[in-house]
Amino acid sequence: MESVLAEAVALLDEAGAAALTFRALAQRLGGGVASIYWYVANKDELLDRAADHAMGPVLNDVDKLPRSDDPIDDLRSIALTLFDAIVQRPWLSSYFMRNTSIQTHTLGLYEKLGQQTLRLDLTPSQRFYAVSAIVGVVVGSAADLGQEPTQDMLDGNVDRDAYLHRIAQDWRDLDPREFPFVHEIADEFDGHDDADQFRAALELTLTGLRLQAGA
Amino acid sequence: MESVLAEAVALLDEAGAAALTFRALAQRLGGGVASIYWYVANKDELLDRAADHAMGPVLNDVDKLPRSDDPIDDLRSIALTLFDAIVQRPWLSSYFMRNTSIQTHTLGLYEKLGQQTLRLDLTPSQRFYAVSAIVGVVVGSAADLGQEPTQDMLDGNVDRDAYLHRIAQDWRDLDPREFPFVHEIADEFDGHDDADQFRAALELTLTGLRLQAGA
DNA sequence: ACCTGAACACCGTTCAAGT
DNA sequence: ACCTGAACACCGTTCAAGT
Repeated sequence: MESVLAEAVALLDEAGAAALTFRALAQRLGGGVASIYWYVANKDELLDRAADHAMGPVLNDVDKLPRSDDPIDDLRSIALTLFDAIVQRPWLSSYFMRNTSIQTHTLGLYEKLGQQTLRLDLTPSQRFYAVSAIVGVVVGSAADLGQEPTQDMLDGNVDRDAYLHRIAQDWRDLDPREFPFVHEIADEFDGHDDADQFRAALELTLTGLRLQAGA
Repeated sequence: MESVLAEAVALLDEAGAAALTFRALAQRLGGGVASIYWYVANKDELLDRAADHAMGPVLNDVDKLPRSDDPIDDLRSIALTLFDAIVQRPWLSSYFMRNTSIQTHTLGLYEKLGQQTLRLDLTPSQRFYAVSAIVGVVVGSAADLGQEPTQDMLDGNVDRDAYLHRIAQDWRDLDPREFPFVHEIADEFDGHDDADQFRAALELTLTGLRLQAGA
């Protein structure tokens, strides 16, 4: 079981989500395709478990994070750690932190986030929404990362800067009276840093939360 | 082309993302499988275009939204309209508002959101991040919706309440000293409304934005 | 309890050929 | 410009049979 998940993660790291097939995995394990079905009911569960396997070290990193006396600061640190995990493993984006019945590390991460909200003056309902919101920011940014041409970039066909530049140029070519906003932010989009974008979104949510908690 | 997308959307509406195959689509169009490749380069593009096709009416709905004198209120209205679109078409979640080169309606929706930020006292960079953050909240919530057992629910195997209840019960069975947060919010999770969860997350972001704009 | 080979019922994509 | 049939190279999943 352990080695099945380890090889699955290795395969995903090396060549992305499309590379994880039962046949490729079986070959790496030196066995038959059907063997994998003894450990896992179907491909969805395989991906859920592989994603959670990759989250083990992340939960560890979060545990080692220094705890400050501002719970909002701690929420920020945890969220940034989660974001880093996705940057390093883009294939996580689709199976990231869903299905807490199977993903035990994910449940642990919810708990870590939630414990910070316990230090804030909020109702249980507000705490539930707060953690959902923060995870939502991470997942939303992950989806944004996944939308960039990661595969083409791995293949060396396109580099990210050229890709962003091409889109920004399309935007600049639009009628500025019909698209005043897109026009205004074309320069911002061109060469933007995903991490900055994530941090900005996270900051808005954390500010809202701080205000709600009166902290 | 128009009818290809219309039938693709119909197929997606009737039976979900897994049902959209080139063979099923060709059969509905009364033609051969390969014909579709004249309109579309591959399946990814088909899904991108189908999603954008479904976004046409949404852009229209947004256009008809009454404009208030508070841009934050208008951002909220637009975001809620986007959320509604995903609730009605869960298959949108994976291809929702990505790839503005192909999805022209998506670009229009970015523009609508962005125009509201033009009414706020923000830098271009802040405006870019603000719209990303709002779209992120919608996409993050969409991912959350998609994680629930939609297919099983369509098949009538599981109903949502029973599903949530089962998870909440798992949470209540955990050691409350190791999982104080998960324990605290089990009741909130049980039977929670996705729309409430979305609105709460959106509100945190909008509050943060209002503060940033000094409005 | 764990693994296998071989088959089944699908996929997306291509291509030479048609009108 | 638009469409086709037929093939290619894959998939996930099942199952009877093995140890």
